[in-house]
Parts: sequence; structure tokens; C-alpha cells
Amino acid sequence: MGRVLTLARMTGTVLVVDDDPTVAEVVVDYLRQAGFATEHATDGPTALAMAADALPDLVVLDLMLPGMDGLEVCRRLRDRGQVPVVMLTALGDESDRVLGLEIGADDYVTKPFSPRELVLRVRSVLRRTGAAPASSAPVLRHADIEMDVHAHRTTRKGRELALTTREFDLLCFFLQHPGRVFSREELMREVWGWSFGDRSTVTVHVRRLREKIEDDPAAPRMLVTVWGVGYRFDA
Amino acid sequence: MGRVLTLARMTGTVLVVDDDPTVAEVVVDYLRQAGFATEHATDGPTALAMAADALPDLVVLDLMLPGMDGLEVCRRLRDRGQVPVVMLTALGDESDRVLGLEIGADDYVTKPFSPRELVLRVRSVLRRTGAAPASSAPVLRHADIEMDVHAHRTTRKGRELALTTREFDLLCFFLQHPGRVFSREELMREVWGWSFGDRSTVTVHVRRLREKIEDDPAAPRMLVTVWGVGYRFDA
DNA sequence: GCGGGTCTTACGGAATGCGAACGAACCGTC
DNA sequence: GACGGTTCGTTCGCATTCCGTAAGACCCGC
Repeated sequence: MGRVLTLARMTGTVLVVDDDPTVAEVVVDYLRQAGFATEHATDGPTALAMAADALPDLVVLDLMLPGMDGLEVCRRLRDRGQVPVVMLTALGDESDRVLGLEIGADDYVTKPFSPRELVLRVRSVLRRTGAAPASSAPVLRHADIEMDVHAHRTTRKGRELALTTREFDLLCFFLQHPGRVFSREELMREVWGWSFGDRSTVTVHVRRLREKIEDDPAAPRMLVTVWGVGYRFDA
Repeated sequence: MGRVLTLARMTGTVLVVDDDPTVAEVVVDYLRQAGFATEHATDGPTALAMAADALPDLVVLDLMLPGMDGLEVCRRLRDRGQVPVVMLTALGDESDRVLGLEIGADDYVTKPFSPRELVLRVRSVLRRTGAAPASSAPVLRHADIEMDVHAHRTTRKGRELALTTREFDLLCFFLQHPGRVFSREELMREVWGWSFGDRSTVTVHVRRLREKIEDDPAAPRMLVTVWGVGYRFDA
């Protein structure tokens, strides 16, 4: 009923750093469509300058850059402040990926990637880091559950719930879309940001989440199974 | 095709690309009923030309096309702009599915598919990509029956009905076409998405549905038998 | 009464969801 | 760098639900 949803479009500025004009164009396009303002740089030094100047809320950074290594750029960005970084890495380049995460990238996406997936990752990172501007609802409420997105804290009847990251993301999504059914594939895409993966992953995480938010997990009243279709979060 | 009666608000234009006239007809039918304007192409080159000309908000694309591969069409559509694509794939063709998603399809539906499901996917993709407001009344009412398509919930006199997927699809179809007779073959095609199958399948499902929505299933008042013809949903 | 269509019931197979457990990856600590 | 706990994704077996078909009883029109 009076559930106000919710999350006006998340607006923020994203700096895209990629020397490939085709990739950059697609990425910028999608991010704009998703409601972000965008800046674009084609090399490391320019990227650092623009980051200092425009103070973006997040940086999408290609690892393969001419002149300066993407890792180096990432490190310097991190030295300056707490701007979140999503890295673009070549498929299977495990070492780069590990290195990137160690240096401080908040997430990574391997090429070739679906642009939409990238947008999802960006949103997810912003939500997690709390860097999203105040326009997005800071607190989600539904029934007796209260979710402080920025603080990454969830309470039920005043008692705090110990949710993992995935559980948090999952519940967050359901709270933003109550009363609608979502297939496992949709949830995989929307919450995990993947277009592939095992359906049962969703099943298991729903089960674990129920374990924490339902009075009787075996007979859920909030996170309901719609047979043959998916799951729905009821009031 | 000329002018279109706007009972519901137009939510966008969808280009349907399929060489099978039967499939295409059903798909176009449902999309129109859901409030979309539609265009239809039977091969790849025509599809690309129409996409460039009509600038649809979304493309429903059969993977199996004569002349040009559906994947190729998808790729070219993607090269040109960011029009969302929903792919139709053969059942179990996992490799094609993955390939399609990597190339940039936003969703896929496996044949045979329920037309209602396709419409839901189309709406879902449009909502996700933000290309169109996903309004258009998703709640069907008739007599004392209320159907929330998005929630996949059906109530009668306020009490929830436990319908299976098939029953849901069937009732959904009847609510969208009240007062008209449909033969078993038509229902098979429109609801099941098949052009083959046993007539008695429909009979049985109608019976099971009656069991749940009629006061006296033996003397139905809503889901009426038209002897020698088929079934009709009365007010 | 007869023939064809419809209703009802029952059943086996398939699909789906659930629960438990496992191994791998990751995190924080020492 | 090594260790233990946590989280995550996957897999397996089991129970349940659903679906399509078949077979017989029933009903309608002639």
C-alpha cells in the first residue's frame, strides 16, 4: 500500500577509461541510459587528471591502456581518495584480475562483457560502497524489515540480521520490487549481474535468506515460491 | 496495418523477426494486445532495413532465419545502436543461448514458448533498459476474479486461488478474450504455443481450471462449453 | 437408441523445488 | 606466509507438484 518506492534513478558521475573508442562508446551509452553522467578518458594521465577535476563517483577502468598501466592508474586513484573502481579485464587473465582486486578495484568485468552487466556491476558497487548520492532511498522498509543501504545494515523487529553480501543484495532487490515474481534467471541477472550461471545458486541463496528473515523458513510468508515461475516478495 | 486502435496506451514498437508465419502471427497478436505497436519481418536483411527505418524500441528475433543467421542480425543490430533484443531459440540449444547473450541479446525465450511469457519478457527487458515505462495495466478483472499478471497472483472474492502455470495462462487468455469461442486447437496454439498436441489436454486443463474458479464445476457459469465448437468465457 | 463429443478419473513420467553437504575461494588473524 | 572461519557456488538425493495421455462414463443432438 503506502510503499513508496523507491530509488529514483541513481544519478552519479562515472569516469570511463578505455582507449578502444568502440568499447568506450557502448559503455558510455549504456551508463547514460542508466541515468549516470559520464566522462571519458583514453589514457592513464588524462584519466587521473579528469578524476581529480571532475570527482566522479566511480571509475570504470580498462586494464590495458597505452602509456600507463591500468593497474598503476588504479593504484594512484586509490592513493588519492576512496573512489570505487570497476575494472575491465581480458577474459581469463586471472593474474591481472587478482592483482587488480588486491590493489583496490571493487569489482571487475571480463571482456567480452554485456554492457548491461557492466551497468549492474556499477550499480552494485555504488550501493555497496555507499557512494550513491542522496537521491536514492537510504532506507528500505517493508513489513518489519528495515534496511539501511548505506550502512549495509538490516534489522528485523529491531534486531540486527547478519546478512552476507549476496543475501543483502538479494533482499535489497526484493525490497525494491515487492509483489512481483522474478524467475531465477532474472534474479541471476538483476542481483548477480550475470547472464549465465546455475539456477540452483538462486535457489540456495533464497533458502539461506529465508533462514534469516522468516519465522518459519519451511513455510515462508514473505519470500514466497511461485511454482514453475520463480520467487516473489510479499507484503 | 495502417492505423491502430489505441485502447491501451502504446508502450512502444516491437519488431518481430520470424520466418514462420504461424509463430509470427501469434507473437504479433499478443504484443498488440499488450499494447505494443508491431512490425514484422521474415528475413535478416529486411529486418535490418526495417529496424533502421522504423526505429523499434525492441526486437524479437528468431535465431533460425533463412539467408542470414539470427546471430549475425543480432550483432549488426547491436553495432548500430542499443536496441534491446529478445531472442527466440530452439529448446535446449544451450550453445546458441550463451552465444546470443554474449553478443548482446537481453533475454531469450525457448520454443515452444507461452505467448504470455514472451510478453512478460519483452516488458521486463524494456523496463530494465529503461526504454519504456512498463505500465499498461497488468491487472485483469472480470466478474469477481482478479488477476495480477506481474505478481502471478489470482484472487476470487478476495481469496487467493492456487493456480498452476498452465491454468494461469489459460485463465489469463480467457480474461483477455471474454465472450468469444475458442476451439481446442486455437487454445492449444494461443496458450500452449503449440500447433500440435492432444485435444484432450485442453479438455482436462479446462476442467481443472473450472474446479478452482467455478462455484459448481459441473455446471459452469463462467467457463462455458460450446458443444461441438470449444469453450467461451462469459461475464 | 446411436454416434460423436465431452466430462471425469486415474496414472506414469517429467519437471521443479528443497534440504543437506561438499569443495573452493576469500577474509581476517596470528 | 600459514591457519581457521566465513561465504559462495555447485552437486546430489529426495519429496512434491505438475503435465499429458489414456480409458471409461456421461451427455448432447439426431
